[in-house]
Amino acid sequence: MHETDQQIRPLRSLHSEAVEAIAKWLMSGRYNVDAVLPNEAEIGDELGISRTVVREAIRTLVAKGMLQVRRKTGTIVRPLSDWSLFDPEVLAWRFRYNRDTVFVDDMTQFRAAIETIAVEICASNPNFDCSDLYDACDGMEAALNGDGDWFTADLAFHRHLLKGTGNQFILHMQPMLDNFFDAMLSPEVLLPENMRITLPYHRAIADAIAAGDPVRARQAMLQLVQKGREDILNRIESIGK
Amino acid sequence: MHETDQQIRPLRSLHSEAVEAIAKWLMSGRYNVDAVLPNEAEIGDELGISRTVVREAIRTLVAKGMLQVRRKTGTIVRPLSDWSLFDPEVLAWRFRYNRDTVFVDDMTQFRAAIETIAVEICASNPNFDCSDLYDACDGMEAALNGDGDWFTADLAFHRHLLKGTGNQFILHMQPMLDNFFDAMLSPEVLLPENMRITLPYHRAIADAIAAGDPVRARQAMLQLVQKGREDILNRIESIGK
DNA sequence: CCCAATTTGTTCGTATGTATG
DNA sequence: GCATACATACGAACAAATTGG
Repeated sequence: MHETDQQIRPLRSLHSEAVEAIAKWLMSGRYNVDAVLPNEAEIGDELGISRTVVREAIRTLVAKGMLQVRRKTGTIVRPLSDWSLFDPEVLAWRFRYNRDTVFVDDMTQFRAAIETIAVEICASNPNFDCSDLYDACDGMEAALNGDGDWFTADLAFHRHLLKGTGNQFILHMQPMLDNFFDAMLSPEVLLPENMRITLPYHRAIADAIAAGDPVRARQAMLQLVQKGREDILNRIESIGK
Repeated sequence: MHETDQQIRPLRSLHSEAVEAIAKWLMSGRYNVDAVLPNEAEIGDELGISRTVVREAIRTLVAKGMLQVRRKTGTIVRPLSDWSLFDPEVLAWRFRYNRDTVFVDDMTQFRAAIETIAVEICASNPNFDCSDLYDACDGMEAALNGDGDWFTADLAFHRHLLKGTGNQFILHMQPMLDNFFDAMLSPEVLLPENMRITLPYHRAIADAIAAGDPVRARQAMLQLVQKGREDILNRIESIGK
């Protein structure tokens, strides 16, 4: 039986609740790599769900590379390197429950690399439409003047870059970009002075792409990325961790 | 009931067989994007398995972003953009059942980008150990002289580069690299003359990294990548597809 | 080598919930 | 509001594989 304290409506299925609960166990370190989870019946008892639901939840996490099941042995926690690191759920869980320094550093470096590549590809593509890019820049400028949201316009700019590559693997980085922006562009980093500095960088990127100059586009993106990295470092330093 | 013609032993579980079967449906185009699969009972009948196994298989594919389940409506096929494109199984399925041109092109471009980034990072890391790289080069040279396997040494070289970055997201590209090498470095491409040309490129990369010169390392990798791209194009042209 | 215990694998029957028309 | 067609969820039972004595 399922007992919820306030069951106005079952907002989410037992399945997703179970997946979330077990995922949280892994994030929180209750079970580390190579650790063996309780057997299916025991997990069911703890979560107050049937064995069927437990099994399906485990299948979900196995599919994401987080768990492995062996007969007789039970369910084992896989190392982080086997997880589906670009999976939207995995990303969200890590941001929410286990946002360590290495995770943030690696992602900062990686997304910088991807975006650098993206502008090169966009600039090399004669069919690329820059108008969305300039629209986003205008949106940022408007936000500086108190009209509209900077975050939205900034994110739109970077999304257009990924889309512009037309490469399915680069496009696949979108959830990562979204999570990154959402988590990293907090008010402490998004100071008006920072915005005023990065806006021309954004425009320089758009101009270089419009001119079909991959080298200049790449250099402009490197500047933007460098600035963003500094801001994050300053922020971490000022906050203390 | 499960009926196998030659069941010496149950090589694989019903679960993985069901996952594979349904995945193949999607790869082969039997069900396209937004198509609705038969209901659980019907799938079970067709595959000769119980509804429980069907449900667990579907959970696995939902976790990989390939399917979506809605009450009353049933099971729907998700667009390719939602699939876990770096998942080892998804990669293997696509290579095996649905290796279209766009897939290969996008991957060629993407892996080139990743490896270019990787050498830059390795060259910028003073602690990076180049000996593995040179060992791999020696292995390639030995293979040219009939001693050992070129493929193994070549793959080892590129694996070391990914590892050398120490970045979890770049390291996560390893399954993609493995599949790519396995599928693309077929005997038609791996002509001795091609090997003789690329060996010095590999050495140039190793030298640049050893010298701690990211710019030179990047340029050397671009040369190697360019050469590899030409070989694949020539091969496709000569084969006709 | 076999036996026994443990755990997942698999099936079936039944009941509930929920969106659609 | 009602019937329908699905997925959702439960519980009991047995099969199969692996481990350790």
